[in-house]
Amino acid sequence: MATRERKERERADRHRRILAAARELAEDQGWDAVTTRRLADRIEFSQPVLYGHFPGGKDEIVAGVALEGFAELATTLRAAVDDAGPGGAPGALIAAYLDFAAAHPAVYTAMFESAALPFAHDDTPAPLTEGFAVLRDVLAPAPTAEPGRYAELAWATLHGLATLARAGRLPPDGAAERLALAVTLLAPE
Amino acid sequence: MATRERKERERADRHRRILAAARELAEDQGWDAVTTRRLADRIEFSQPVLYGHFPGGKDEIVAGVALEGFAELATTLRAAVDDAGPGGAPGALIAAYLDFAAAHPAVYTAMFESAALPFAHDDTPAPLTEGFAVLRDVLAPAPTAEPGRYAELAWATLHGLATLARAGRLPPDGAAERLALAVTLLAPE
DNA sequence: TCGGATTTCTAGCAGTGCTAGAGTCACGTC
DNA sequence: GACGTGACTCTAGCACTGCTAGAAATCCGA
Repeated sequence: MATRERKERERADRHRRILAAARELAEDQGWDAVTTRRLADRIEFSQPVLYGHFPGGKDEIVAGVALEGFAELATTLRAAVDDAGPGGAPGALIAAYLDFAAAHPAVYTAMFESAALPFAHDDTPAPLTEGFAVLRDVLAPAPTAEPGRYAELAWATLHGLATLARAGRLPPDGAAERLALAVTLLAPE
Repeated sequence: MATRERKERERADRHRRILAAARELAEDQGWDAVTTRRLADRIEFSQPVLYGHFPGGKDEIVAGVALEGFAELATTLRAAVDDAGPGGAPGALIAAYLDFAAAHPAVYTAMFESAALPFAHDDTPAPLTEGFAVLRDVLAPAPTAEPGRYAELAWATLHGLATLARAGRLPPDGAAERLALAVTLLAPE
């Protein structure tokens, strides 16, 4: 009776621990260091157990980390906007986005490079669209054009900044200046 | 005497063929399909020969493809700007950049994700800075701020658009609209 | 034609993702 | 309480990866 519940609890717990181990290992030593053997070691089970939780194998585990990342990003952005005054929302949003990417580079990588998540489709999971919704609400100005298109462009700018910065493609000392410039460009006046 | 020259020619040719094989295979079946064994097969030599040309192994081969890509991108951008009228240069530049990324996704990936090339440093190879120079010359408006910072931001926008589009993160039917919007945003009036 | 140097190949290492089949354990039933 | 059943986990192994040591072959100049 209660055994079934306990087992389900244990199973859910293990599921979380796999994702947490993958994320931790990736942030610590990069995604190359995330191997099924190491993950199995960390959760103290053998390799095949991973496939009971993620039939899609390693790719599905990375996608799981990415999905968590999207949810986290959405709440982070929402919180930043809510905390800022009405005028400061765009700036707070932009800063929060770039901060998130800089603080969790491995998760951000999983979100946009490794994972094959359904995007811009009807069956896109909710967490994947929420972050974008915040962007559209805060950054899209009324007169310009379709707010969706404008938000896509703003998102691309932020994503490009995050990606280039992480890859060491932009001089680090110009970060603050770029942030200010991004605000004036994406949220004028 | 002439033997030495012939050998050097053969060696240079093989060098090119390795890079060409890697690029072709990557564009055809993705970078995952680019293995040292398959490359050796294509050039009709054994694996260790690859390491005679690229001591750094696979990473150095990918970096080689990326370097070629940067040179190609720079000349493509320069040509697009030269062909356009003075007023149309920004639009032509932006379109050419996005076209390049869309036409050679694997090369573009190597340029910005796989390869560990020295960037934003003093010893950055010339091809890596040329493309950026074109961007700065054409897009940076005089009054705004430091032209370098502005060009970085513009580059980030283009890179973000290219990356998100390739990953299927942006609805494909909005591409033209996004292009127009990017032009008005990055090169106003 | 031969000695020596260079080039190239064969064979193998440690590590990867993933899986078949064996083994173990707890459960519900007699 | 003993037993068959089912779910679960592990061991062992596959085919593949990047890479390299040492053997083999090749070519050059004398």
